[in-house]
Amino acid sequence: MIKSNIPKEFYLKDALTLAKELLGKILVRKYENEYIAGRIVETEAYIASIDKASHAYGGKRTPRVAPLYEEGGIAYVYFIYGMYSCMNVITGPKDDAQGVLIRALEPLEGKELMSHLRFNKSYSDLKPREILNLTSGPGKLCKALAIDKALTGISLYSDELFLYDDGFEGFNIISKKRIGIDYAEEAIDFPWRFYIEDNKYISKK
DNA sequence: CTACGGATTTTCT
DNA sequence: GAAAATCCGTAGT
Repeated sequence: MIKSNIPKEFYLKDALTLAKELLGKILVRKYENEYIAGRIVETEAYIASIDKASHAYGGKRTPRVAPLYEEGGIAYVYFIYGMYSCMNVITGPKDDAQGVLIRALEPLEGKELMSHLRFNKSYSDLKPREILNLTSGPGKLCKALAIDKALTGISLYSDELFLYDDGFEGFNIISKKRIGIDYAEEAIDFPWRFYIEDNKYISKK
């Protein structure tokens, strides 16, 4: 039985700070009484007050985006492109819509279960390409960890989904433009995507 | 290896 | 009715 060792204050900072500080932390999912875990290696920050790429830009409030307005420390999970789910870690104070999209993980535990959830076959039958594709994207990692919109709004101190800090450090952080936000005008150019240099599981260099 | 287009359905207008 | 914080297979280099 493990649980989160991250203090609540961690989540009350702004999303740009959290996007960097979340790198290296471990995302843990308990599913059907088994643990699936991966190290966060790529993130993107979204800050509604100044960011046309945010789902809550302009103060937009719809049922889907409601979790964005909550106090930091919960998950925001949405369904996109008719097929995929993506997960944010919500940050900052209540009514200030900020979040960090988890874009890629390095698989650590529960690889067999991940493999079945992603490709419906055993980890030992995966091709090298498939191993790298297990969690190297926001939609991929949600499928590998059985995360969907049923979990939106869930506490990151819950049994089912939480973060853990194992002290991993000493990596370089690269920042780049975010991906898939061609509609966001000047925000397209914000360097708000962060990843661990040279990690094999990032979605894109 | 890169480039491109199609898939598929929720969500909000 | 249109768009979407993506992914994958196929074709070409």
